[in-house]
Amino acid sequence: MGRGRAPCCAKVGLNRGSWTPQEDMRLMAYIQKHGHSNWRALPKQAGSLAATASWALQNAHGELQEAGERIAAGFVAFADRSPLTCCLWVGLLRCGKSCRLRWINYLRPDLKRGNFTVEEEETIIRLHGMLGNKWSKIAACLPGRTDNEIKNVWNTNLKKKAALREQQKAQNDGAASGGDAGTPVTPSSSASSSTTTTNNSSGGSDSGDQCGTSKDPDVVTVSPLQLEDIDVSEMLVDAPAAAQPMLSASCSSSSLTTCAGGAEDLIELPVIDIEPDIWGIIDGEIADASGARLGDATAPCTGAAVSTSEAGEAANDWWLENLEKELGLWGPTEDPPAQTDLLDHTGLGPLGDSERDPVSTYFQTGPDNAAAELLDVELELEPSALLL
DNA sequence: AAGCCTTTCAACCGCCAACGT
DNA sequence: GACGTTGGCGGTTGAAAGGCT
Repeated sequence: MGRGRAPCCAKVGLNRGSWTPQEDMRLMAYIQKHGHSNWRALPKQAGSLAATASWALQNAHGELQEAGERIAAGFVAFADRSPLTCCLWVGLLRCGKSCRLRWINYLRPDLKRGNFTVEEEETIIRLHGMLGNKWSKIAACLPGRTDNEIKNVWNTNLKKKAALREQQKAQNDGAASGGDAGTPVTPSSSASSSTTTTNNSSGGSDSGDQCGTSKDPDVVTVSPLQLEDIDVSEMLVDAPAAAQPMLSASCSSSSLTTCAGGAEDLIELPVIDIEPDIWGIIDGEIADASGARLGDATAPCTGAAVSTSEAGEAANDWWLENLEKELGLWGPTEDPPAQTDLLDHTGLGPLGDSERDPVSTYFQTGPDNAAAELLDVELELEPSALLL
């Protein structure tokens, strides 16, 4: 079976590394508007977005033009190479894989934030004993937690905790059986014995072995210590129905696209009203850097420049409007009072710095609260808006 | 205060299987 | 059936944060 590999982002000149709040905002806005059901469909919108890049090339100067050139180059790559896995959204030069990961691991509104509870940790330890490094399956049992998060917490905390537990178990067993259960277990020496006897629970070097054993879903060595009331065989069946008992609360990252009946899977998102100013803010670096030059540029809609600052604002507005149209987000902002209310609702006041930007607000408030507070304004989802 | 070490975790890499043509 | 594309997954990495000396 062919397994073509998606080209590396770097090969197409896409962004890598940490996501900026601006990028988060764009991704959230996009998904809010269009959903995340089909990552592969996103590149198909390149044709529409290309218009903006074209405009940027023709009308912008300086850094803005550079951004346009980068975007345009991306579209050229698209045109020449067939649909890749790239999501070349305006100003969001990330590959689809990166977007998906960011969304699943960080931006999803149903994610829990904060430390793991004791119950969650116990669940992870128990499930890891049964399933090994099947992080996505473990995550399916912990609503609001991602496989990546669980993997991290296991490697940093729980692995040690589980190892310690194994030691204690071994000690207890040794004492109960008259002390002949292997070598006398001391806290310092038990680590090796525990890792060798329980290949699927918590050994420091278990990841490789785990991976090897878990390759075969039919072979699951369950540690007696952790054999409890969960039916592992059900969890090892990929059929969503089998996992339903464990997944009743919500979809995990791994099941995000397969659960809840499919139906395009437009999960409930906090409706965040994207006002033009926000785009201005998130484009701050570009606007700041090129605003003056934009004033000199004759943006199509602005006509004659009045003053440098005013013309710069007008040109920037035009640019932002164009951007939003391309993203399907644009609509005449006829209700600024509602948006003001929105901000007042959250007690944030005017947006202006990173602590008050929508992304920060989103997480400070918490997904659920944010959803409740931000749901005042309905944003229509119009698939037809994809093609402008 | 400065430098070093450790911990944490977001992001990337590469493989695999499912899917589409 | 062959092949390319895509999404998902687990392992790994490296930057940032925090702690220690």
